[in-house]
Amino acid sequence: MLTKRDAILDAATRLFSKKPYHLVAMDDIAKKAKVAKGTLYYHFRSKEDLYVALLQEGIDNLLLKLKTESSGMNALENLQLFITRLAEFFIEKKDFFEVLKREEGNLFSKKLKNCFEKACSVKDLLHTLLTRGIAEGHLRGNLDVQATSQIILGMIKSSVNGTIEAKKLADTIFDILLHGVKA
Amino acid sequence: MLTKRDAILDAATRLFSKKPYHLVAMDDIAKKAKVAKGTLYYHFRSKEDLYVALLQEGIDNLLLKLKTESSGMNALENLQLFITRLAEFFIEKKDFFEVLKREEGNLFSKKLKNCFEKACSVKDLLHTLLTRGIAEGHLRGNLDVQATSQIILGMIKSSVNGTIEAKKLADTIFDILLHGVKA
DNA sequence: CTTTTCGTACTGACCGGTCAGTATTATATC
DNA sequence: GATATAATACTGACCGGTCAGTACGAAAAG
Repeated sequence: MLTKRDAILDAATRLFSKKPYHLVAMDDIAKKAKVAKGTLYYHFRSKEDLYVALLQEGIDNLLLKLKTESSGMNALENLQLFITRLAEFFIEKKDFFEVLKREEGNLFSKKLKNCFEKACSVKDLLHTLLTRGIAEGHLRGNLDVQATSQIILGMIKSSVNGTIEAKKLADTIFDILLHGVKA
Repeated sequence: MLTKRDAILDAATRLFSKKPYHLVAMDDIAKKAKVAKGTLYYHFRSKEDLYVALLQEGIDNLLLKLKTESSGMNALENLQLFITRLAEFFIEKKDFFEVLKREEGNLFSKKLKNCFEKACSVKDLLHTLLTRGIAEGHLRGNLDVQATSQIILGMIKSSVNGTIEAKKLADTIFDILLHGVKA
């Protein structure tokens, strides 16, 4: 059985994935989590704190998943693994990803900004991966690593928008990255 | 000189580009537009109406820009033009794009959803473009057009996130699309 | 005189946050 | 093992601030 705290975060995630921050009332969260409103404030100092905790823990989970061993692979294989894992994560935790994606453009508070610096390390991971790929000679030397990592993340993020399954998207992304679109 | 109505929409755009919907008060908009609060309600039925009008007109502008003549070009050149124009639009109307991007994940009302179906025609344009490219033999026949157009839009959207200039991003995007990342 | 704009005051729903009290579980005392 | 004490977890009615929207008279604008 879930602890109350986890039940709260879970309910909140589902609600925040459907509506933006200010349209989700603490009463709604309490109701969905089958918990009294006061309990929310027992576990979290404020609505914002709850929200940040939710993002924080989700991001931590993601980083954990992305960092697990990938030894004995060249940069290309690593890149494919990275993309696939990200896609997997987004299927598994679709609601969380929805929240993450929505939040990214907002960041209207200090606490949230701090929290998101961590998320940027996803980008850093990719950055490192690409740099290594160039050094190893598997990737073109004239790639702008900064721009490219940003673009690849953009490609992956697009996966949640549409109606296409994430697996197919991961494959297509990798395919385009490898061969381009030209005939 | 701007009409009052335009001044209002302009002020609102700038405010909504910095903060999400519910953190922008009608009083703020009135103040920034140097207009009495009542004037807002003279031109727009409600806050939501104002917001929708703002998005509506912005999207109309964008579509107008994307649709202008591109005759005598093959699909690849057209694709490049498409990407460049989108990037240009986002530099020119950065504030509006910020609002657009933030809104995309939200859509918490009927009116907004209607408004956004129009925005989807940006995707349709790209879809058509790719299909034609394949027919003409400039693009690989085994591309999943649906997935690919979604991915390309994702690439372009990534341009606003980061610190990189949009022009460089547009170039990098087109480059990756043409040649892939492999050495 | 009709339309548009202004300024200011006002209303009321809604929602984040509080708090006094209750339930539950753990720990000590006889 | 029964009883008292403490610590923690939880409850929900209530309060106070905020803000969309209204009211209205005056006054520019055309």
